[in-house]
Amino acid sequence: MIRDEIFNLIKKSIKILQKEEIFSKFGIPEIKIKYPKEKIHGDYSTNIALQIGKILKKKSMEIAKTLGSRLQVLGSRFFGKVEVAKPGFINFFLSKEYLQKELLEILQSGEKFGQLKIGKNKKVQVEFISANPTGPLTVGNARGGAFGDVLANVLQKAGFKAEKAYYINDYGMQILTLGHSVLKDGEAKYKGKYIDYLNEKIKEKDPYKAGEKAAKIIIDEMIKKTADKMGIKYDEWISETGLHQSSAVEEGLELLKKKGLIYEKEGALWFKSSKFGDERDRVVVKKDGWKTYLAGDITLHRYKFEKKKFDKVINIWGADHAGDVAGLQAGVEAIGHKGKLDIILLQFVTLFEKRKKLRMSKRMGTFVTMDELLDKVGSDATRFFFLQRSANTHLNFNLFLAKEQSEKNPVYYIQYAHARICSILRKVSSIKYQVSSIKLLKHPSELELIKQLIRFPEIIEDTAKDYQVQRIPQHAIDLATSFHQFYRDCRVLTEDKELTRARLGLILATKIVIKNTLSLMGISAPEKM
RNA sequence: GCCCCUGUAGUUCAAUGGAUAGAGCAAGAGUUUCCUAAACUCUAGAUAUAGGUUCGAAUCCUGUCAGGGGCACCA
Repeated sequence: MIRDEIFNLIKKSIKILQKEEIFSKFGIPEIKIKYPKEKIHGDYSTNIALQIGKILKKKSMEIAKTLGSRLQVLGSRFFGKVEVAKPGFINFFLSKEYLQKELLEILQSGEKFGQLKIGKNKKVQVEFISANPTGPLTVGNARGGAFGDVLANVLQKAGFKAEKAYYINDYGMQILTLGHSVLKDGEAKYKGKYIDYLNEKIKEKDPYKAGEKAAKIIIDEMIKKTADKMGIKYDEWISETGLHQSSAVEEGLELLKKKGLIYEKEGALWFKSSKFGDERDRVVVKKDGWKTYLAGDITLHRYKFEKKKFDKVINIWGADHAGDVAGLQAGVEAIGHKGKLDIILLQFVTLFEKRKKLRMSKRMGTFVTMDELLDKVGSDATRFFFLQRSANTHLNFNLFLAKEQSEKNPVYYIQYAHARICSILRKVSSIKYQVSSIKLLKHPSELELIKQLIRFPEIIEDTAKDYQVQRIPQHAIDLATSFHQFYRDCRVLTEDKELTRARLGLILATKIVIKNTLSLMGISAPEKM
């Protein structure tokens, strides 16, 4: 990746300049390399001279000039030019020879382009959706589904062994409540058609057992099917009841007891989570003998880290569980796996109907199902819609406008670029791109397109590090834009055979990357539209 | 009351402390004898508010206002 090359060049240049005593000794600050917003500021840019200026208390502009000219020399095989700008930025402009060379790399790598090794084959699990099995998945769950699925895909691409998991909370009070609802007795709370269906189907009289049966049906006949409809393939479905039936939860509690982290108060057993930064201690066994959700969750994570040997676990939770983060993190630390768990909170999807805000609630029956959304706008548009938003966005969703908006979803813009390429390729089955012709690519639109292509691995790397998945659709749009502009400016099929061969190479590489990025997002890449 | 998240264009959202704050949709104007016009080009339009830190703040800190979510021996 060119960004790594620039990084190393900067480091090397500073060290040389220090050795030559042109710069005095100092610890090198963090080297940040970014994509400038304006093209006149180059393809990559760094503010390192501004930082050094601060440390040395010298003029940043002077440092930038000294460093810049050294980088120009050392990086001549990458850069057309290196410029220094205003307060002390150093701007890098990639040479067309370098871009042409990189294009050939993409063509050689094919589908493997963008496959990184930064994960070093470490095992990671992403757990997402994990909605209670008390009803169908909702629109809010679709957000978690898109986010988690794509994050796991990205980690895979970055070189982790990434797995996807759904934790089924089929134990505890909500199962009892579900049972009562199914039996339609005095303590019923959930309502809806699916409850009517379960009521007819389940003959069990004991409310808890009825609830367990109902949960199983909900998972098998509703949740799994909906996830499937969205193209999510889980590696593992873990049952909370399963954990309780084995002795795993008991063993987990025993372990905490041995460490002196469990005490009794008012008939219940408490875990001293406050010892690990939690604001209060948490109950793990209630006075009625039932274990709490946290007891099961700590056990679950022991299973993930010790039995399944995950080096890292990432949980995608709804913002309503923000208050539980500290408790679980304390538990994970207590069992000796500090730092291996990341929890990402997704802010809520607020449902609007016309102008009115609706609180989504299974109990109130005021929710829109994920199925309904998928049937109405399709998986591709649904995924893209949610992926574009960062985890912290409180997003507003208007089902009333969903259909209309989905027809204008940018996902089609990207798919259209792919279809256009396929359309050209269908016409030229006999002609192939040629390595020697690639040097003919020098039109600004051609070079701009290559620049977008080579960013792809960098986008993967950044996203695998900070989990900001909205970067993927963002880049896909930028890439499609560059392609559509190229399409306007440069005809692929012309009388000039050499140029045709060169441009075929370019669109083939573009096809590879677009298909790659769409597949990362779990979105189809149609050949015709 | 305490804790978490948010406030950016008419609207839905972007923007690792950087340079002239970007897109889509909506609004207005244009582009096709030529590989798919689901495209391209142009116009208009925004950092809630008051301070502070910094060479530089949408971004960091404090206050105010507004919104979402928590504060269980529910999960």
